Amino acid sequence: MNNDDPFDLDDLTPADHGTRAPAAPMQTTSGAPLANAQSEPDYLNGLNAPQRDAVLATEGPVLVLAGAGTGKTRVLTTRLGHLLATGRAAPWNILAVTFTNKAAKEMQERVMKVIGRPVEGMWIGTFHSICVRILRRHAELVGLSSNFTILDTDDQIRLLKQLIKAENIDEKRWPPRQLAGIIDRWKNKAQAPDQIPQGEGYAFANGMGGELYQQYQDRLKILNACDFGDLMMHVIKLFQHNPDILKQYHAQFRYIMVDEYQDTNTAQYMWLRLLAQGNKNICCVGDDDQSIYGWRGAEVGNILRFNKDYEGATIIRLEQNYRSTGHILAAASALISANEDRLGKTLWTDSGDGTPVTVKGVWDAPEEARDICTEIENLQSKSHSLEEIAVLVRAGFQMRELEERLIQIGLPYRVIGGPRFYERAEIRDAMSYLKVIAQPDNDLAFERIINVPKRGLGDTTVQKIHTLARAHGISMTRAARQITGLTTDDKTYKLTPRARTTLTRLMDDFDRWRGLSHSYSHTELAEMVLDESGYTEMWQADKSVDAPGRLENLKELVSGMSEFENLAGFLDHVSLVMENDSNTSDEKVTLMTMHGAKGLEFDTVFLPGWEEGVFPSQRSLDETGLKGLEEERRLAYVGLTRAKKNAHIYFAGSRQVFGQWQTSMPSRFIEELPEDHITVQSAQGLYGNTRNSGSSWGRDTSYESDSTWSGDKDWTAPEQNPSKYGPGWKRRESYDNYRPVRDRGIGSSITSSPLTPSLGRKKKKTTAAVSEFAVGERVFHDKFGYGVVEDVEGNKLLVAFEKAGTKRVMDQFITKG
DNA sequence: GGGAGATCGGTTTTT
DNA sequence: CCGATCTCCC
Repeated sequence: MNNDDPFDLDDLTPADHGTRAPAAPMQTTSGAPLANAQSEPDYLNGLNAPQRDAVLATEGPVLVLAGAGTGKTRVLTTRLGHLLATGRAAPWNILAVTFTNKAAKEMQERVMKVIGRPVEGMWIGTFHSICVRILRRHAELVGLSSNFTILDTDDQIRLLKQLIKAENIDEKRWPPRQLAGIIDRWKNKAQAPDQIPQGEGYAFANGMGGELYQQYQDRLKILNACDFGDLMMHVIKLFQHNPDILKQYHAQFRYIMVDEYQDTNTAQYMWLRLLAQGNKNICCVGDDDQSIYGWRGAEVGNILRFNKDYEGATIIRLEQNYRSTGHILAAASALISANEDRLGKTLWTDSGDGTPVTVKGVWDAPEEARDICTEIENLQSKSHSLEEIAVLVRAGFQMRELEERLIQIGLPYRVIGGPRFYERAEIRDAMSYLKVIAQPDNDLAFERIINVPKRGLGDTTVQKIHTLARAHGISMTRAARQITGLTTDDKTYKLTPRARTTLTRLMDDFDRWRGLSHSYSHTELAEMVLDESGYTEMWQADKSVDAPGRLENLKELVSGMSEFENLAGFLDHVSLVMENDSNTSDEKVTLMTMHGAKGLEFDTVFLPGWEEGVFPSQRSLDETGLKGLEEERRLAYVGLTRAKKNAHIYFAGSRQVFGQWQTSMPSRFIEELPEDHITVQSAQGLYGNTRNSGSSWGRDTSYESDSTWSGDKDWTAPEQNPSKYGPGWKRRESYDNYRPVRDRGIGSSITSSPLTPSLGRKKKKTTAAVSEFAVGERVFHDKFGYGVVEDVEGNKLLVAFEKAGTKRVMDQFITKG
């Protein structure tokens, strides 16, 4: 921690603030003897001693250090159930905070299971959703009105862009995106514009950073809007300035529980401190070894410091792991022990050693992908469920190679991550229409759709409306209404007759829709609006490949709305819940980042790309040095501990980065794995095999120097792996009807065609007889016109179009020409 | 206002 | 090398 005391909670922070006394000894409660088994409630059955302690330690501050796979969620939910079942708390006396909506939902559901009946009234939610709930009640006290809107990142950036432009600052040199990042960082630390340090971000646009931040906040106030950071900050401010209100919440929230405490940022920490001052019944659950979000403001320090912040805290360690086998656990434990900044836990299991972690060196990324896929096919042939297999990468760019191979051999897979439902352009457009109806002064929403679909209201018109709005201090919708009625000849405001008619009609439409919103349900209204505004039509007319998918998404949006009582409720939900429940449950391999995998588990996990620069990521090292390295190592730990039975680590000798071949060294994390728990399989002639005669592989520190790795002479050509096109190939025919789906949640209707495999290696211009298209064949594409097939790769074709040039296209959009 | 070439940048992600 | 975004020109 660089900041010794960033948490000036002013006079509301009583005794515990400034307690810099030596840390209270970390006490690990031992399994306290309990009342006889008969009188014991069912929900305690099957808990191990520390788990039980954590459930029963209801009073005072408690930190539950829950290692990976130690039953954290079970403890959390059982504890909640226990509080309710024993009458210690009514549902509304409980505040349970999570980071994601998914976690909140799961918690809610599992508490019901614990106590066997539905529970209503608990305050279970994300930090942000709980803030919204509180803020809606007291909005006036922080200068908002209770129907404030919540901006997402896009809105935020558009607003900042306007401000930067208005200041005549070069957008190129000082991108709005960067400023958004800086402001977020300030907000993560709960620093208002008048509290920001002079250094770092302040320097944005030569010292304009602070000024722009202030302007941004001013604009938000006028817009009656908050960004995500504000939600936390406003509540903190509310509590700090209104002790009476804080007291009400103290009285209400008799028990506070926090999930993933290691991920809290400074603002969230302060927020919790304020709320926990009341009765000190705060129970934080987390794992310092799984803190992987430092880059977005999380402070591992919060969890490391818990017993200093909350005097007399009980610390309970959950160390019995129920997920992974012994070898995997030992490997992960050894790895993480290389970190300095940790409280320290020793995970153990009684489920046997299992199979050692494998570490495999391959020549390059394509081989890595081939090998992984071959292994997956082998597993599949032994009836290992694909649902229980995951490939976890450090960064998105590693996915392409894997995806290509998966498509090529027809293994069904799903990518987790990618653009989410509510972030898609069409959804945001549709939402903007609804927002303008429900929140007439929502300028950002209005600006987004004023000319979508194109209706001839371009920049000039918008600019005029803008100017009028500014001049009169009114919102843009109001200004738009006014401007159409102006009879002036003033060039600043005078619209072309055409624009005037169109704008009048648009404003009339909005008035009409607003009127109808009383007599129609919000779903009906949405349908009507999308239809009558010409928005649906716009996509129907669009010939591009993803237009049908977008229309599909719009339908999905409308049907999703029906779950909500009214439009306002729905809009709130969407601002906070940028998630989507994908319900495709076909057997698929999961492909995602290690970050995305936190909290999940799979029988078999593949971990490609363990190379210096990739993992640990060079950038992380450059930017945050040792701290960054330790976070990367925690990420490695997270990755490994996702595996229940098998973990396979890979590194490649060279890899294409931005189109350039680069040689790479195995990750230092590989060296840190204990020999006794790993099996090394390195290709003949590849590093390690030749150097260390296979014995002390991974112990040789010499490959920390470049020369060893890149300068190697006896690299023979990679052995042609006969199984490369093996099992998948044999199975080919039965897969002909299979459609691989790149599954990115609701409405990702980007479904590729029946598989058209290519024979032989990539780039080789041979085509299997089974392929629908052959190299050299003349084809037609709806958008690009006529062309000639140059290469076939699975269902992707490389086509040289006569007009459009050479492009990669999915064969489903191609017809024989 | 829209399409086409140039230009730039390129971890990780939730709310 | 690929894609997203921007600029320029019609």
